[in-house]
Amino acid sequence: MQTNKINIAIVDDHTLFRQGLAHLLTESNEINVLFDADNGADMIKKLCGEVMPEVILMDITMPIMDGYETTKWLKDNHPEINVLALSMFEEDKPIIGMLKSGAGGYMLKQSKAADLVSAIKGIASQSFYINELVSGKLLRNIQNNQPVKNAPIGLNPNELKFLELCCSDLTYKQIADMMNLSPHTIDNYREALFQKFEVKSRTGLVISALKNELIKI
Amino acid sequence: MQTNKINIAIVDDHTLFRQGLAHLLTESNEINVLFDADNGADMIKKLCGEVMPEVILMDITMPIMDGYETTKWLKDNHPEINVLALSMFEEDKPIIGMLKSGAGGYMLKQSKAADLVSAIKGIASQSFYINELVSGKLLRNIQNNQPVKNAPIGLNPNELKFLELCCSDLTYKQIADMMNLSPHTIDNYREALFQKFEVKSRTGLVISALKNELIKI
DNA sequence: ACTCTATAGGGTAAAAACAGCTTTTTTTGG
DNA sequence: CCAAAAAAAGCTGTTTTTACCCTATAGAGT
Repeated sequence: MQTNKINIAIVDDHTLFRQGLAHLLTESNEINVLFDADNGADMIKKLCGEVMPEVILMDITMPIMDGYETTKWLKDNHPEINVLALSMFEEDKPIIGMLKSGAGGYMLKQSKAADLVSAIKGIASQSFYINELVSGKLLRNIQNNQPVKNAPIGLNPNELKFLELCCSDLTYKQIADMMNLSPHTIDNYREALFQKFEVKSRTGLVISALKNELIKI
Repeated sequence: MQTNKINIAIVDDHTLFRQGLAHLLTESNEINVLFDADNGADMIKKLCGEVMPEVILMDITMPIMDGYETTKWLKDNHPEINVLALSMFEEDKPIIGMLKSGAGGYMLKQSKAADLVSAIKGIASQSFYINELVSGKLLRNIQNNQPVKNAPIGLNPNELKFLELCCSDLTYKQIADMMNLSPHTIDNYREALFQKFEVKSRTGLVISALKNELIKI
């Protein structure tokens, strides 16, 4: 059968994963991978071709331009393109965050290839794909009606810098020196992030930030 | 050209990555993927076929049976099979550790597909594949002659359990309660792990353990 | 009997966590 | 343009947890 294939693109910073996925999906005969990109900025460069992808598979944590930002850019500049988020983790915040940024679905990288193909077909035809993972989060979000609790986490550049430096053996004093700020200011950042992530220790913060795909080690 | 293809197997717990890689390598026409497995135990089950892989691509951190253990098992039971370690991180300890366990090479998951194919061909013909990553570590290991410093890290079950519980918001007191041990014993574990990982803080320990692929979040 | 290891202990100094408040800078709306 | 408001940065504390000493005992194996 030779129906029209679905044109997609893949944005992920792990080359082997990205290219492997491209070949895997091409094999299905229903999907055509137009291009792949290393991060959001790379994707924008490659999006100038005459034929546009219908669906873009989007990693979240990436260097230079991450999944949240890239998805927002797509909604602003190419609202007809559907974004399917791909993540390693099933935390509330990145799921809600990617949906709010404009993604039409959210899949785990642990998924089976057949399920990913279904999701791509679903999102291409209906602009969204709601699996149990997403519907569960959405439902609980509505039931609990706790918009603050599951709000996606927004960090300013300094907080993000601090968070990255937290993933180390450095003391807060050393981090303060590196950021040319007073240890007291660093303590304010720490306090703010503890509240946003609902944690009580630096270790909890680091683990939570990793699971929420805000930083990478 | 229709020479004999190299038979390989892929052991990795991320389904999409594993299957994507399988298709990517099959495409090269020089490699035939016999099977793929979710972890070491799964691999052993699937290794009973009549035709054996010449090379096995091996992830390190996996549930049930990890890459170190699986590689050792292969060296004991099927020494003719070559293992190529695949990792996200280029830390000393997992590289030295996998080589000591019997791997013939070590590649980053960030590598390009062409380089991976070269490595597989190299390891199939010569039983090892030494790239700059590995040779650099080996050279420095010899030059510094610090066997202790770069020794692969071995943990007993209690230390590993403690390490996993460390990746959380729990205090050491709470961890002690959960493991039914005195806080002082927990402090001994902490001290031992700090030395093994050469760190000075719990956060440093957690990051180091993740980079050394001893735990997974 | 001796060594080795896992467990447990006491004590201390540093770092982290938490609270409440002031000053400076930036934003922004009249 | 100026002043109010908001945000960011900085300070003074206290309490809890962590990090790092050094010591002791019970059991396993030699």
